[in-house]
Amino acid sequence: MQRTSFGDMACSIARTLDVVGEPWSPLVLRDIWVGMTRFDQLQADLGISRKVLAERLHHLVEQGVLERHAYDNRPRYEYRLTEKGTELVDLLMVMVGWGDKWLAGEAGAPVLYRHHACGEISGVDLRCAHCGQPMHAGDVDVLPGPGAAEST
Amino acid sequence: MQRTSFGDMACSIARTLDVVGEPWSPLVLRDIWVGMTRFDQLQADLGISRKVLAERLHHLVEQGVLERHAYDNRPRYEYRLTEKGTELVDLLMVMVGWGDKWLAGEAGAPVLYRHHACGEISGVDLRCAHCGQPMHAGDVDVLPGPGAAEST
DNA sequence: GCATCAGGGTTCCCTTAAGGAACTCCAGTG
DNA sequence: CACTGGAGTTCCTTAAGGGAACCCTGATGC
Repeated sequence: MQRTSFGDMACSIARTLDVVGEPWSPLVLRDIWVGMTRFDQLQADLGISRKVLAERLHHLVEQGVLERHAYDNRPRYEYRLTEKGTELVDLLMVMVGWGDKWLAGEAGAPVLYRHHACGEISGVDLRCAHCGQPMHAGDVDVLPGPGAAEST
Repeated sequence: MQRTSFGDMACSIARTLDVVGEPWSPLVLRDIWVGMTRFDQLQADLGISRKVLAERLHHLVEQGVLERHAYDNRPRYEYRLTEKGTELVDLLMVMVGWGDKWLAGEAGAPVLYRHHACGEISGVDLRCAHCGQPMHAGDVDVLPGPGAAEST
């Protein structure tokens, strides 16, 4: 299928997709986040092909999103989120928010999140890191940054 | 390649991936968001195959994320974000934040965002929709919700 | 001391999706 | 009346996902 690599584009979205944009990768992260850290667990829970799972785990480890740890004298390993990977979970939480709102239908959200700070069932909201006001699609101007294109 | 459909899983991440998880889809949304709304523009900017672009646009329109509008008497069309699609841009902004932090390297962010409310160059930050405090991977408990699995 | 087991992967073949170039269709315009 | 430009289709090739079977390794059972 000779898929185009997005990593070379001068775009943080494309680069992020290069790390976790492949099919299954976000779901693998989700499972590891909620404590399903082992190969067979992941395979059984997701129903992913073992071949593809092995590829994804390799790639995610290579990208520094996961770490592979032995947990036994036998050759047994579990996968853990690195700091880089943990911050990717933000992305998952936003996906959950959107999916809950637009795709969950009658049945409602499959999963709920209780926020430690306030103890309430809640979801994420995007705020400006500078002023704390809401920050969504229409609230920003897009400007070229220091790492902007010039690609030939 | 008979890809597994994620849409049936009781997981908002999987369902969201079913809508915008295919290769190129987030980049198509990004381009449309910043004003590249026409087929040939998208094709030229992304370097995507026309065939795949046509497929993606169709799918995104079908999912209610984009709308196809005639902009001429001739058969000319442009694509626009619906409300559903506009809210997906939140996801893109979070991807940008992560990519800027972890993947941009020396050169720095390719693109900057100026927040209308405060006029500053800034990025998004995830907050609890209820109490307004930061809400990240470690700040929540995950609980089964009303639409939880029971799949068979 | 040999067979079994379980976790964690490979290997193999098949099918299908992505790439890419060429082709089509359609309404103006020169 | 040919040409142009936008917006797709068609067709072929190649590589990636699915899936089942196989392998390796260090316990554990008998």
